[in-house]
Amino acid sequence: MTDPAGPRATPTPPTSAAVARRAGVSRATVSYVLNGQAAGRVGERTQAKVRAAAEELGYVPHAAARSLRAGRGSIVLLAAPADTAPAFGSLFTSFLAGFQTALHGLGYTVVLHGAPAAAPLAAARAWAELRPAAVLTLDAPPPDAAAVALLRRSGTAAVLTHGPPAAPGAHTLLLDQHEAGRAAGAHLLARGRRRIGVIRPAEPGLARFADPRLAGVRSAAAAHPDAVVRPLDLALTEHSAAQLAAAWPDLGLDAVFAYNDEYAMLLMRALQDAGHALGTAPDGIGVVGADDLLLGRLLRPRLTTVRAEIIPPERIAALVDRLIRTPDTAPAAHRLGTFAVVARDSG
Amino acid sequence: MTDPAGPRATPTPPTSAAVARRAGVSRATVSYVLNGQAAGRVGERTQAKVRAAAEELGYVPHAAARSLRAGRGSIVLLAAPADTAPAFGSLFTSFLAGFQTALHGLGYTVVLHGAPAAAPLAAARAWAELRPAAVLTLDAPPPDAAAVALLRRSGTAAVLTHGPPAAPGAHTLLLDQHEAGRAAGAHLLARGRRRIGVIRPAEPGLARFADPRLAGVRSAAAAHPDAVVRPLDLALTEHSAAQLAAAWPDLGLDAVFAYNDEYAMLLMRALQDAGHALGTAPDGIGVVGADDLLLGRLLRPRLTTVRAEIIPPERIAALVDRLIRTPDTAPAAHRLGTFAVVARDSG
DNA sequence: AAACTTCCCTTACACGTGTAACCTCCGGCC
DNA sequence: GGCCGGAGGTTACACGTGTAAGGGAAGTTT
Repeated sequence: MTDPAGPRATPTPPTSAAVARRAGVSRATVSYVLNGQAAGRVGERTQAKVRAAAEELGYVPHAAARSLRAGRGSIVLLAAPADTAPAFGSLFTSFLAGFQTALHGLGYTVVLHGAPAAAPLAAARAWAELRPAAVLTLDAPPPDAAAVALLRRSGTAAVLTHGPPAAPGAHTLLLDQHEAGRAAGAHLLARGRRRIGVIRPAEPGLARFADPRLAGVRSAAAAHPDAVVRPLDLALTEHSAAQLAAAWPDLGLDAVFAYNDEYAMLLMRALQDAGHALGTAPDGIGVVGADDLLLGRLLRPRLTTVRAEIIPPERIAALVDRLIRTPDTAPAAHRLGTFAVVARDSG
Repeated sequence: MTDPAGPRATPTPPTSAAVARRAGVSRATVSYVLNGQAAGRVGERTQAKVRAAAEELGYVPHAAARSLRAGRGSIVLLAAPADTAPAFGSLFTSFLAGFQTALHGLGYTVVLHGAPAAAPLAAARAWAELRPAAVLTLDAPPPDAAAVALLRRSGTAAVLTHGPPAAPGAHTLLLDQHEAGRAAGAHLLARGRRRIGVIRPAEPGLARFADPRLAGVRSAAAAHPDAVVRPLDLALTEHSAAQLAAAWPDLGLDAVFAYNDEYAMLLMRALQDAGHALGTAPDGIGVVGADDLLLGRLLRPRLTTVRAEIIPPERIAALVDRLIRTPDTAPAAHRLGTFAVVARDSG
């Protein structure tokens, strides 16, 4: 095939064969040169010719063909269904950005796969098509044993789930929500509060975080025989908050752990509007949030909050990389971080 | 290390050849059956045997091999550098989730590629390796003409950038920030404000949104000869806000467009702490935010805000799909949405 | 009975890449 | 002169898949 004189766009992307033709060498030589394996095999002049030809043609290797040949894929699949991402909130966004960048630095490609929650096995099959080196799922429900087995059999080196260990064969990334509740509860109890409400968000998908937090508050309260812990339902709307505030006097509570700072802010506003005092004021209701958002510092009283000290995304990326390189590592739980109370004025 | 009870990685994942052997047929037959092309070619009994064998082996097709053979890839690459995602905030997260789900429904795979901002051409090369059907970049600076040409030549059917049209050959997704500023400015002017400050966030990456918004306020002010528009620098910290509030009396302003609701809340708190009145109070400073977050409704005075009415992610996904199917569509700008003022009490 | 059709399945090639193994000069050494 | 060895390449195969083309046997038409 001789090309006409005009510099028209090539209909098919340039391949390494095209580069080879143009440089007047074999395709193998092109491969060696462009992958840095040319030392002692290919002369300087030839290398220069190859590089020039590749540059002129705008050659870019074909990742699929490459990883097909190599046998090992280099993609890390992050499975987070559409309704999970908002639940994680801004923490998720910043984590995602850092994690993605770190993995990219290690040579991996991050693929988002927010399938609408399907049967675990069907989801696993869809993931396995990409032959990912690792699958990291923030999904609920987590993949079951059959799903993990399918992934492992199809070559996935590491399967990581989030939350309490679920499927055998899968590693676990653990951010112990129980501890968040325990820390908040202990803090309120230490300040003399004894009748504690715990917000359970109405939003779907948050229950698996909220329930262990509630249990954590209960376990903190176990040390105080006169302590009472009571779950409270709340949706992230003004209406829902107003309802809860209106019912407040009947609840007989003196403090509340508000799940996170946004719910806390919503609730504080509603309680204030209903005429209740907050924080250290006389008869003030104690409020503890979570996540340590900037807005919490702007509220009055300033919001006491439980902050997650998450290990940096680079370290999680390094962990994933390690698990990929040693595929037979026995499954274990890895702590993602710890919780600490940031004491301010609201509780 | 004890051997885990869970399944171990099989040395070689099952291929269609393995299925063929097990079913006692040729590999081609397997392919036809599993891809639904078996009507009239393969007998019912044979089909059943093939499906059973595939099921027993846990066979999953190899996406890379498939798309290599098919020639056309099915991935949509979303290029958003790490420092961009937080700038978009929660809007980005929810958009991302919806967009990803919609594209998945159309048969595409979304790959996140948050490369650290490199030279446009180098970034384009990295993207091209994946042979994406489409590249959608939220990056700054956007890919230049050479980068777009490289992508097109390597088979990318559609390149979409975000912001004002930049590179020839690329389609444009436009959310006219100028209009946001114009809407906010017009609103404040209609309420009698004449000396308007406009927050310019100190956070990197936001300038390309903030600058057109400032220009938009200016263009709204052009209709009022006595109007003054003044840019104000502000970082998202309490300290920065306190500084600005302290300097406020010297600025001689009666209103401020605060870039978004978070900056607005920060600034309102600082101004209140410095003893300034807000909103409709006597000598109250007018404040307009943007994004219409829940928190704005909880502030006192309630925050007036500029809301982006973004078209649903499904429609953007459909657009991308259409552009992929008709690769020679002339580049055009597509509006992502419009802005409207939600008038409350702060301005 | 020969030719044609239909059904069902197989053989053979292509996609783009990496790399082990081989091949060819060419100069040096016994 | 024959053997060795290294520098500088090339040939050949493998990865897993989709599909066009072929092919044989049984039934149907001429």
